[in-house]
Amino acid sequence: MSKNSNPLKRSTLQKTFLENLLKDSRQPLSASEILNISEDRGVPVGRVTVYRFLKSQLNQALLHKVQGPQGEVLYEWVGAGDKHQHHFFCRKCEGAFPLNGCGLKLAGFDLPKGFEVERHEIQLIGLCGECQAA
Amino acid sequence: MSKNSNPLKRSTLQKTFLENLLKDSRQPLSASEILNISEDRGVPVGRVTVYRFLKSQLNQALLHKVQGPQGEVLYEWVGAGDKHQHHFFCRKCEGAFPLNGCGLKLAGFDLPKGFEVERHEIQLIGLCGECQAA
DNA sequence: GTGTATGCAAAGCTTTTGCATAGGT
DNA sequence: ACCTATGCAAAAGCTTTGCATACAC
Repeated sequence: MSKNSNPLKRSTLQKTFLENLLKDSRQPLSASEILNISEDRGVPVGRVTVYRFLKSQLNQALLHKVQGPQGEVLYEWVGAGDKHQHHFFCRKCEGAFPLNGCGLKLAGFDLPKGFEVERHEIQLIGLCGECQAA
Repeated sequence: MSKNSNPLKRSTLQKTFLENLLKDSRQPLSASEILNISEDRGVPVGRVTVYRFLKSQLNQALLHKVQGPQGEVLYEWVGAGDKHQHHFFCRKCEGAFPLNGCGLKLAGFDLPKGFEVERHEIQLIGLCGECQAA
């Protein structure tokens, strides 16, 4: 399928940095944000390397693509564990806030016969505390 | 903000067609799909017009951007009514299936104080009945 | 007739690919 | 030394913008 879907075989500064960056971020990040942060921290990571890393991790399902409130593509670390995480997006300040818990009740859907749900995504959109108060 | 966020002032073949197309589709569509369908039906709609129409409707909140299972940007008509609709995406045949009902229970989230949810998106991903059986 | 909506061409982004080189093992 | 991972440059999408024309009113 893709040339870069294979597992990573060598440990490099770039991969280690990118993996930690995504793991430690409590927010999903866009490719450009990742690039900017890398530059800010003085880590030499090229645009291409970021995209290759993201694709490779996506193919191993260690990463999720999620959609921001304006439709931007964001990447979110999910790791090996099965715990999933959802986010609240503020439409005013455009912040993404991680949420604890999950409000999905599959029974609420009228799911056609034979359909099997493997995973799900939920995005809540509205106003965060600060923007609400302002 | 944008030059084309203003309401549509004149009724044209293109806008009427696009609006009906989206209203009648039970699936969210991508910009390219819209273009292809228009061409198939012999309706003269340019690429630019499609994008301008989508943007205009998005700004009036008559349309939603939603994310397909591979991260594609899809557009879904929501109309003036408040009824919302979620979808099941089959990861094998890549079909999008509209779902009845909504399994969201806000109480399941540990929502920070002062946060107000205005809308939400849910995507279920898995195998549809046919792909499951195959 | 007036002025909005359209379409083309071109620009702007984001993401991918080809190829040579650096660097991990 | 071998061969993967990186980075540049360029290509390939997708989406937006500038400008002249068509067409709804």
